[in-house]
Amino acid sequence: MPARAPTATDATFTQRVLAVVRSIPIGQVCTYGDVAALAGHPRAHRAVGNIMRGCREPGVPCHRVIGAGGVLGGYSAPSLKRELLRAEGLVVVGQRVRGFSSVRWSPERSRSSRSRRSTVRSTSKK
DNA sequence: ATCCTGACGCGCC
DNA sequence: AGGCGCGCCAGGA
Repeated sequence: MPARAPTATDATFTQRVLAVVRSIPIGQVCTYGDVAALAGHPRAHRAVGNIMRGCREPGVPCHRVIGAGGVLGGYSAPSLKRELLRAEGLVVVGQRVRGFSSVRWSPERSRSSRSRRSTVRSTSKK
């Protein structure tokens, strides 16, 4: 065991990041910065992006990880990402997610499990 | 061990 | 409304 560390599990940063992404429930999204913070490095958002880049394995909804502000950000296929998110009940307009703040996943939110009533106002408002 | 890259974030022009 | 640059971190060559 690794007696090092600041972290309980000595899993490497990548490992933790992947775990966090896997923890993102359907219908919700998370920003790279958030994932990094959840992984223990709020400033490693860049590294997170790099990790996602090589994350092509199932079980890791990398499409649920978007940029800050609700921007899809980069992706092998932006259109694909948009479809995937929409399929999860999210509303994506152009390159942005509608009600991003409402779908933004938080560890505490999952604690309550209550999605706090989606403040989603007519999403179809164009 | 060093250098470079890169699916980011945010401020500024 | 866009586009540009700097700062950040971890992983790979």
